[in-house]
Amino acid sequence: MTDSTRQRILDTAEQLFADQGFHATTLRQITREARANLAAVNYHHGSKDALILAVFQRRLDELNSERLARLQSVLDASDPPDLENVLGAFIYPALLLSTQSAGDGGRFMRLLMRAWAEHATQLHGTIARQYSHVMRAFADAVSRALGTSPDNLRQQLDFLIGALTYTMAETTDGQVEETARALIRFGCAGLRDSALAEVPQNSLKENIA
Amino acid sequence: MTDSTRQRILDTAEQLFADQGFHATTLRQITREARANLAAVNYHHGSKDALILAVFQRRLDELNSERLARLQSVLDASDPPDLENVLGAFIYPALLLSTQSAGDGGRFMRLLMRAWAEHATQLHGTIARQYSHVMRAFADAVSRALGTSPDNLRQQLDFLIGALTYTMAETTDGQVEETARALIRFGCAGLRDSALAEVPQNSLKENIA
DNA sequence: CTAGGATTCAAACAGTCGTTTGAAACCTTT
DNA sequence: AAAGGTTTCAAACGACTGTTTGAATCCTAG
Repeated sequence: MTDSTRQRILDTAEQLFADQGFHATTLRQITREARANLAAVNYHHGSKDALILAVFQRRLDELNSERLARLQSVLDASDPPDLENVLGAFIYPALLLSTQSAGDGGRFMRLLMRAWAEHATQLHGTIARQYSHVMRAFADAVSRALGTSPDNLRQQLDFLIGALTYTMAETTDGQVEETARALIRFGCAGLRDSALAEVPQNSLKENIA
Repeated sequence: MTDSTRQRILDTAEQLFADQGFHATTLRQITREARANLAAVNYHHGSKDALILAVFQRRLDELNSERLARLQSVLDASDPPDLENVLGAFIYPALLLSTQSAGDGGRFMRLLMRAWAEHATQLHGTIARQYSHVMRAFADAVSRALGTSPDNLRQQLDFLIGALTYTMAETTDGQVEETARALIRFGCAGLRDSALAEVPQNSLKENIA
């Protein structure tokens, strides 16, 4: 492994970004804590912005592929897929990602919130592109579980994402398991009830045109 | 009005903070756009950090008092308060706050997310202190609407806050009204269903001890 | 009208930032 | 062992940051 410093930089950068924010975190701070030279970041990653992107790429790839794998096995289990399991496939990987990185629980979730809040053009675009995939797959799965059209579903899924991100950001200990169960229950009820609110006047809008 | 510049600084600072973040926004940028001298920020607000706090204080006071006022009238309307109305009292002021500041819709919500993500000790503490008030009042109201204990309710309310903040942050146009209605419906269903999940083994934990 | 506090202003302060550079050190391959 | 590419290192670069200062200006109260 030639790039042990490359990895070390990535790890400590993720930690510091989550704890202090992107702008507040210094390259000098990162390299000092990673026992690397100041120039190492520019040498291995090109620039600070590229480093930020790299930190996200690594975790989002991991998170989303895990989500899609779980979703697939849920879809294989039963043809009208079980709604609780679909939401579990979405929520659990996020929770596991938060806990497996040792120490602070909601670190990566805080990082996600940060990235989303920073609204940096490049970063936001990258994340959205990585997510559109997954979101469409889950929207389809949820709509089939509910027996409704996937059209007005993205909004409810956004509710779920917001709730997930927000609560995970400050879930510290082993209480994450319980939080996930509560969130799944909460989200399933919301989705099922919202599905009943369809049909009224939407028929002339999308079902025909 | 002696402090027209003080107000102008507050306004443009809020806008720039929301669009670019706290660290990324320069005092020179703020003062230039507010047609004020660079030293005006330090003169009127003391420091950049104090300015950030002032920006939040102003909006949070507005938001929370509006929420509590609406909650009171909901509580006056019927003794077991209506759950939909309770949630509406929580959600609508946030949405109105987002739209009334001209132009960009979710500006202040983005600001809130930012502040929350920045996790700055002082800022986070101030916001939490401002909210604990309101959260307790709404937790009580919701628990009475549901007929359950307010103990394990904070978690579900956090779900709601997360969903509200996340979706409002990118709700741009007049679609906020519809979003609010969908969110209320979503949240009510989640809360009602979660209320059914209580009672099992909690009796020996809090009800007696 | 004028004294005196409040406000604005241009200029400079010390400090930190991300990035670049060119030489040293390391490691593999011939 | 020598060559050549990869990685580390100390040092410096220019640019930008928040804050301070002291004089100029404004505004109001006596």
